[in-house]
Amino acid sequence: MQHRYDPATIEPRWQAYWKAHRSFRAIEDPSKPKYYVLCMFPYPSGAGLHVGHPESYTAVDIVARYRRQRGYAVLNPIGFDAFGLPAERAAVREGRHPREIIEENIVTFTRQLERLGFSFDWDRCVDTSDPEYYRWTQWIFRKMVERGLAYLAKVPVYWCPAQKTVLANEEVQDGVYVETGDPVERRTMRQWMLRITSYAERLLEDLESLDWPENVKEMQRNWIGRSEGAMVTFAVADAPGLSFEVFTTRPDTLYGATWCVLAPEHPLVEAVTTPERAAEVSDYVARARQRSDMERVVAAEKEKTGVFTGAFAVNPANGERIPIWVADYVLVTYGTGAIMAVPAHDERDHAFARTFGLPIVEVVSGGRDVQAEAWTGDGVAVNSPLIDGLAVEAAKARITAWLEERGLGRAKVQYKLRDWLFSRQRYWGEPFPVVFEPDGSIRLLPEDALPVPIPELDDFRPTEDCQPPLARATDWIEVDWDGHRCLRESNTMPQWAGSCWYYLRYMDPHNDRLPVDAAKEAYWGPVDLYIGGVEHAVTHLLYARFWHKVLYDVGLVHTKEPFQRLFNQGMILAFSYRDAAGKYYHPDEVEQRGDVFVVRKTGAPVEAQIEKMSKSKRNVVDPLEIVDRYGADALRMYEMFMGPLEQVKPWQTSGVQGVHRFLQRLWRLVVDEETGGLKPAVGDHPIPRDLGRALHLTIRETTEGIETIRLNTPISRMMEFVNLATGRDRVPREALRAFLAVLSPYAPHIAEELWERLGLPGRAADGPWPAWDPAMLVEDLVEVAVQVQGRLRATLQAPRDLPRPELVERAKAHPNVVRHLEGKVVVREIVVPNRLVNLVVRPG
RNA sequence: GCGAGAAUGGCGGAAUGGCAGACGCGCCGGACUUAGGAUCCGGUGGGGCAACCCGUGGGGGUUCGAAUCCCCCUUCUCGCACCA
Repeated sequence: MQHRYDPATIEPRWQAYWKAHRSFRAIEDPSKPKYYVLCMFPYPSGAGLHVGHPESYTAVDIVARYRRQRGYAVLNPIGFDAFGLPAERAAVREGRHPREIIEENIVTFTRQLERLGFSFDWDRCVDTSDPEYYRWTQWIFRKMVERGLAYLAKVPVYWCPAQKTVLANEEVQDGVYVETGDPVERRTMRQWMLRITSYAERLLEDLESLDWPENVKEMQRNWIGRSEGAMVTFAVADAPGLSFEVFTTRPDTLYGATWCVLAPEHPLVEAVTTPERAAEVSDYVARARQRSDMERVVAAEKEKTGVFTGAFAVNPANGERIPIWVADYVLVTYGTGAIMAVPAHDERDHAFARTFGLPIVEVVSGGRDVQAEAWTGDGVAVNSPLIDGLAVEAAKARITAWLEERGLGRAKVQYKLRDWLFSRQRYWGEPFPVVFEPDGSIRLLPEDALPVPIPELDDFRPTEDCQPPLARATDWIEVDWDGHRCLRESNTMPQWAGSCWYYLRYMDPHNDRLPVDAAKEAYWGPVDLYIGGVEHAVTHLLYARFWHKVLYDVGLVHTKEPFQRLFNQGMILAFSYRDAAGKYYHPDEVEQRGDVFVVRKTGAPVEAQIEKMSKSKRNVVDPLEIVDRYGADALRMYEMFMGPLEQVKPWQTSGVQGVHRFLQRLWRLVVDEETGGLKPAVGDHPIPRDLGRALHLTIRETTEGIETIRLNTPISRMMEFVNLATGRDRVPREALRAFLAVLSPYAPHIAEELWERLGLPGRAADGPWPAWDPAMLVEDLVEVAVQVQGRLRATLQAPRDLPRPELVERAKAHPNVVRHLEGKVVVREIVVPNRLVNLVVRPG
C-alpha cells in the first residue's frame, strides 16, 4: 500500500506549482469574455480561519475555475479588511502596535488560504490599512467633500462609553453595539456626515436592475423607507411668526387632527411652552433625554407618555385651535420631529388619545367605531368640508393642492434613511484629508498631500477627556499650512470606508495615479457575482452602492451598480456541549452514551445544541485540522456537500469522512496502490452505455449547478459515477478525462494529479469544460411505474418510447395488476411516457 | 405586532404535479486483518416480515395522481418594529 491517496503529498505539490507559475493571474484579454467573481474579503482576526470562511471562498473558487475552463478571463481576487476595532483593542491589551498585529494575522490568513487551494490572483491582494490603499480612500473622501456630500455637523449620535467612540445607526441594535454588546447612549457631537440621503431615490430605484436575493433588496427598501405625503405648516396660536411643519402620509385626515406633538428634542419646545407649564415640560424633556431610544420604545408599548405645553396650534384646514403636546413617541430624527395627531386613523395617536382623554374625530368612513379603534384602511372622507365624499387617494391630492395654493403645505417624499455618520474616535483607521484653520474653517488638503499618514503612537487609547487617540500625536496634529497654524482632524473614518471600494482596487491594484484606471474598470466592471454573508445586507452593501454611485457621477466607473449578482451563503453552525451549570466543553472532551452526551472524564451529563461557532462556546472547528486529516479537496467538497449554499447548516466532521472515501475510491479507480502505476483496467476503451449515462448526468448536473449556485447535488452525481465505475475491468480513459474536468473546480488537487498520471494533455484547470450529450442521457430500457387508482401496484421494464397502447397492455397484463383489476372496469388510462401508467377503475 | 422564509428517516439533505427518502453520515451484519480516527462488501423509513397497510409539522381542498398547487392552524428561523 505504498501508493495510497495521500492529499498531504499531492496537495502541496500542486499548490507550489500554481504559485510558481502564477496560474491564476487575471489577465485582461479583449478577445475573451470577462468574469469577475468576488467573495467578501475577511477581517484578519487573531483567531485565524474557521470552517465558516472556506464556505463562500470555495463556492467562489468553483465558479472561478469553471469560468476559466469555459474560456473566460476570470478575476478572482482576495484581500484584507485590515482597519478596525479588534486589532486596536488587541494592541492596547498586548502593548503592541495594531499594524504589527494585523501584519502577523495577514501572514497567518494567507498561509491558511493557500493551503486550501483557492485560485486567487495573489498579485492583486489588497490591504485596506496600507498607505498606498488608504491614500485612495482619502482621495474618494476628497471627492465627497468637493461635491458637497461630506460635511461636519452637530448631530445627536450613538456614543459607546465602553469603546469611547460614536457608532452609526446601523451598528446599534436594541440599545447596544452589535459587535461587542456594549450599551450605547445619545450625545450631541460635531461629526463628519456623508449625504447618503441625497442618493436615496437612486439607491432605491436601481435595486430593480439587480440580480439579488429578494430579501436583501427588501431589507434595503425598508431601510431607505420611502414614503409619500405632505408637509403641513401649523401656526402657533397667539404667537405671531411662530410656526412649525409636520410631515404626514395622510394629509386627507387633516380635519381629524385634534392636537399636535413635538418631540422632546424639538427646537420649538421651549419657545411655545407657557410659563405655568414650563416646569412640567422641562422635567419631562429632561427625563426623555436620559432614556435611550430602546427604553422609550419598551415603555411606550405599555403606555404612551407626554405633557401638554399650554400652547395651541391652528389647524390650517378649519382654523381650529388644537393643543400642542410634547411626547417621546415622536422621534426628532424622522421627518420634522413634529406631527399632527389624528387619533381616529392612527393607532399610536389613538392610544395617546385614550391615555389623555383627547377628542377623536372620524374623518374617513370605514364602517368601524373609531372611538373604540383607529381605522387606518380605505374609506370616504367625512367631516372634511373641502374633500367630503372623496376616496383616500383623491382626498390626499385635493387637500395637498389646496394647502399648496395657500402656502400652507406641499407634497413631500420622506425617507427613513439618514445621513451616514462617518467619524470614529479611533486610532486604527483612515485619517481625514482635512485641516482646520485657526478660525475653525475647514481646509481640504490637496491631492498631492495624500496619503495623510497615521501618526506613530504607543498609546492607542482615547485621552482621559475623551479626545480620540490621534489627539495624543501633538506633533502630528499641529501643522503649518500656507503660514497658518492649522490643526488636523483627530477623528478617523469607520471600518466600512475601506470596504466601500476594494472591489475596484482589485481591478488595478498598483495604480499610483488613480484608485482605478478607467480602461481596466471598463473591462472588469461590474462584479458579476458577489458572495458573502447576509449580515451585510444594509451596512456594507448599502454603503458600497452609495460610494459607487458617487464614483459614477465623478466619472471613475461606468456602471450604476457595483455588484450585478449577489448570493448570500448560510452560516455554518456547530454542535456545542454545555453542562447544567452552563459550562461549555470541547467536543473532544465529550462522548455519546446511548442517547445522551457525557463528559468523558467525569461522566457528567451535558446538553448538546447547535450554535454559532465561537471561542466561548468551545465549538470552533479549525479548517487546517480538517485539511491535515482529510486534505483540502475533502474539506472543499464537504463544505459544498453539506447542503444548499444559502442554507444555515451544522458542521459534522464525520461527514468529511464520506467525501474523503469518495476521493479514495476515485484514486483507486486510476492508480494501482501496490505499484503506483495506472490500474490495468484503465485504457482507451469505448464508454459503455450505463457509464456514459452516469457521466453525462454528472456533466449536466455540475454545469447547471454551478450556473445556478446549487453546488451540493453535483457531488452526489459524481459519487454515483465513481460508484458505478468502481470494480469494472474496463475503465475508459475518455470518461475519466471528462469526469476530471468537471471535478476540477471542486477538488482541484486530485483532479490535476490524476489528469497528469493519465497522461492527458495540458492541465485539468485549463479545461476544456465538457458538454453533455442529451442523447447519452436516455435509457433504452425504462422502468415504468404501474398504478391502479393512483396506488403503486407494479413496476415493469419496457423499451423506451413504447407506444401507448402496448404499454397499457403490458401494464394490464402484470399479474399483480390483474389481481387489482378483478371485478373492476377501467374507466381511464393515464400514461406518462417512459415513466408511469395509472389505471382509474370503478366497480364493474 | 408587521413582513419574508422554512418544517421530509436517528442526522445533513434529494425529489417543484408522476415510483418519497438520490447522495452521504450514523447504525446493523460480514470480509480483510488483527486494535485503525483505515479499507472493502451487504443491509438500513415504520408496521407486518408475506400479501399489504401507514408515512413528507397538523387539518381541509383541487387532481386520475400532491412533499410539490390552494385555504386554515401550529412551531421554528430571519428581518423590521412608535418612521407619523
